[in-house]
Amino acid sequence: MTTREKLKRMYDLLEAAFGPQHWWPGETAFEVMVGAVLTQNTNWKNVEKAIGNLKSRGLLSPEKLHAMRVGEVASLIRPAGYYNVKAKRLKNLVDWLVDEFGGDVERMSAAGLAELREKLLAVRGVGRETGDSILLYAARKPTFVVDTYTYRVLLRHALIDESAEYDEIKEMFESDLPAEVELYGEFHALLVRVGKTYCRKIPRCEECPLDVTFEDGARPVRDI
DNA sequence: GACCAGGCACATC
DNA sequence: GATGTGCATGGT
Repeated sequence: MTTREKLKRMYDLLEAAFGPQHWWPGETAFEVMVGAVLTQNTNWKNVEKAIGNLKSRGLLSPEKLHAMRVGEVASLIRPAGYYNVKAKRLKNLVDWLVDEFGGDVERMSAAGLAELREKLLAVRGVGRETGDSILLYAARKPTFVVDTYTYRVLLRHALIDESAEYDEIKEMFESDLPAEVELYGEFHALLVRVGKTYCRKIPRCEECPLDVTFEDGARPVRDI
């Protein structure tokens, strides 16, 4: 089986097992951007609480956040953890959005993928995963998102080795799949879903819908 | 009480 | 370029 065939098979099995994931959770593209920063190394449930704090006070907008002090933001996003760091990162992102695009996510999304990615990654606090999440799920650009779950699932199925890096993994998906926003978004969401549930400990891994996918694929030899 | 969760920047070598 | 460290809450 080629890598391309394995990825296709993986997608088909995940889709059959779990169905549409309706990602990214969030009512607006701006909320997606905020969530992308707040979920860094953090459980999504905690992020929901933090976003809820902003939303219930009517502060979940570029204009409102732009006008707030970092300290105020920090106190509201506490449940998301790393709140001092994330308050700065969120402000950096919002200030950038206001400066570059007048706080208009639609205008931001009109920019070209390569150019926009470069600009996003220049914002302090926006790394590759956060940037790609914003590009894919907020700006609707066909760019693949790699996260710890992606890494784990691929490692489990011997599509990468332990030393594989972000860009290498991203490139693997993008060179083997058609550049479609819906496909990329759904695939990534499904990888998170399966990774969360089955991919951590060997006993669960063996119940995974992907476990029998590849005749030449590695069975797990240890916990990740 | 330990471990984990949809990273990132920065220091140091 | 590779490796180590700080950041923090809330659920299991």
